[in-house]
Amino acid sequence: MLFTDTLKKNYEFRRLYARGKSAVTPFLVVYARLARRETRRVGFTVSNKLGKAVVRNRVRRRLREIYRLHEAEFVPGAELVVVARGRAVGAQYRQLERAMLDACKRLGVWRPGTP
RNA sequence: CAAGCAGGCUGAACGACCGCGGGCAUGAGCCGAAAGGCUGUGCGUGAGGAAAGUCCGGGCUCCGCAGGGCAAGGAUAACGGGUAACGCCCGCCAGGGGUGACCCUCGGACAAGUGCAACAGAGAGAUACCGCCCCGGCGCAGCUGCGCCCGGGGUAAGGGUGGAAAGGCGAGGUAAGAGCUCACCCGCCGCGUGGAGACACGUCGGCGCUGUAAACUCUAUCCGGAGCAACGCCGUGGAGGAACAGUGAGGUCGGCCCGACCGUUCCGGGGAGGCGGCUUGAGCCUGUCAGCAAUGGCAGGCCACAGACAGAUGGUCGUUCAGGGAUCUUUCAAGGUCCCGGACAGAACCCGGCUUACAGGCCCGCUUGCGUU
RNA sequence: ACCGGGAUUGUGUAAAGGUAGCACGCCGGACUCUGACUCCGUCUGUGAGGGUUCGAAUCCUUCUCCCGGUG
Repeated sequence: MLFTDTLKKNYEFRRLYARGKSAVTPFLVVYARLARRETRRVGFTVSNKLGKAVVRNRVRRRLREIYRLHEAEFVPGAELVVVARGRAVGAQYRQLERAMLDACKRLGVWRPGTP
């Protein structure tokens, strides 16, 4: 993913939970903040309460694919953490996409149509 | 043809666009003194039969340990073989089930000792409640019989209880009975024959012993502990130690002055982090030999058979192939159209098993029944 | 990765292999003009499958779910 790093360390996640703003939908929660840097950073969390390994992997792959297809429309310097909720397991791809973009728009990190 | 039994294999295919991890190459670009790194490009590659549960057994690494024995704790349990090893696998024995193919069984010892066996029942490792029989006493009738809220003794045949009542059944025997005796049968011990063995068969002899060890226990065999977050290497800062230097120089902040702050180098342990461990192995394929088989020997070939570390196979679709439903044509078979729609499930150090989950499809062998020749 | 604990009626909990109780609650009845309190009575259960045993909540085994610990 061009101009994007993944969040890896646990303290990076905890910093967003503590300092970032959040937006909630029935399918997922997005935490976000803006950093003074050119690259965007993103992390995905799928708890083991959501299901078995196959189910969790599928949810995470779809969330990552949604981000990848809309990557250029995100604000540079954004840091995101996307946390899947229980309803995301049986959701359609289009439902997840709409939920994630809507949450990011409310947080001001997504500007549609301005790559 | 129908019903069934057992074993093995497989785990939808092809394509379009956009993406991901690892490897190799690179006379491409950028960074770097270099080693190399990042990006790009090209080639090839990338989940399973259970990858799962983590229930056993190993490899590997570190810790402990002279060698041996005993105790504690844990595990296993007919017999023979296979294996690196196993609690696994194969064969076989015994018992049980099925017409049969075949299937099931935590299958040592209660005849070493201890414990437990509720309720019911007279009595649960022995017992005398009813009953039966004998003797005595009393009463009635009369030379023997009948009766008793009577006493003493014998008995385990009959009654009923129980999961289980002390071998079974028949005959003899007896006052009534009893393996008390005998024939047949059953079980255990011993002996003989066969077998590698568990065992099987025979019976001359002895004995008749309840069940329970997934109760304590006994017998035989095995087991040091921990786990790749093991372990090894590198290791900014901070803290510690040593050596050296000492009021001027140097460094940081700052456009500059003023001003403010700061000793330098080395050492060992090592938190964060990084790298290795990491994928070639009790390996896979083919043939052949030994064996009923599990499996093993030999010969040839192969490296295609993942190596991530917030963790790579996805997203959006199309066509076909299975499958299901509705409807139409039709006597049925079969065909057309539309819709739905793809089992269980995702490697995390690696192997051998076990257990559990699973839509379907295919192959081989066998049994029983029916029909035809 | 390694390792514990647990599951009993709607809830909380007992039960040495031998009839599964107790408290609260629910429901019904009594008391009351009605309700509350009180009293009486009833219903409801061993997480699932298999095994050992004459007999299993208890013993053995395979699963399911929940809670927790260490690094």
